[in-house]
Amino acid sequence: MNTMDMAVICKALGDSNRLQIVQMLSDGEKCGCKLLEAFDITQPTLSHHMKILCECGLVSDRKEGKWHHYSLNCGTLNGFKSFIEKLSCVKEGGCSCL
Amino acid sequence: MNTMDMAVICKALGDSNRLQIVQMLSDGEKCGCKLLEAFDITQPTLSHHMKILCECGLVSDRKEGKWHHYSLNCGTLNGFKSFIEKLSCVKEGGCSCL
DNA sequence: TTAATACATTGACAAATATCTATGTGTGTG
DNA sequence: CACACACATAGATATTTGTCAATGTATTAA
Repeated sequence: MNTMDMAVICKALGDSNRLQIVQMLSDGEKCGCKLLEAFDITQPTLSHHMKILCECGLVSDRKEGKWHHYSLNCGTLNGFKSFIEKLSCVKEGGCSCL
Repeated sequence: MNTMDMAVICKALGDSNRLQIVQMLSDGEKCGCKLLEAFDITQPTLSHHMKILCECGLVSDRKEGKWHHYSLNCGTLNGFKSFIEKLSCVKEGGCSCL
């Protein structure tokens, strides 16, 4: 996963509804209808958000009968965590501007 | 910092130019003109991106003469890291859909 | 088969965004 | 003072985005 992939993930998380969805999934797998109950948006809008979260690889979709069970994708999430963890604020490089 | 603040940070990182800027700052403080050299964008566009990064708290601006020295803000970065780190993909909650 | 539920797709639209050109504001230098 | 450099602001524009209403598809239940 390169920087571009990470930017796509960040963009996916850059909407408060989607970030809250991810937080809910962090607490365990949820189906779409349960997610829908938690937000003041219409079903097509939720579907749109889930598509974005799935397409960036952060969320997985397990279909079972009528229901779609959504959960966080460990591979992508761990890759993203690792990327963020590597960001550092301690180096004092000192830019030689001129 | 609440979920809304985190979404604003994610949105700021959701542009590949800005994410690359943050990666450069992770390597140490940089001035605007050095950053500008590294990207194929105009100076006003860089200024726009730096404003977004500063406004979400992720980047600090230290002015020194003509130059603006940009660096990652430890408080915000660590808060963000902590938030991302808490996301979990292991819980198998099992949604009781109906 | 008919109806209900869960979710996706389409099309529309207002708002936000990334980018540019042109111009303004400080700051240092000759 | 005049000029160059570093950066910000203003205005314009094409693109992207979040949202909705309407409709389609698949699955289960009656």
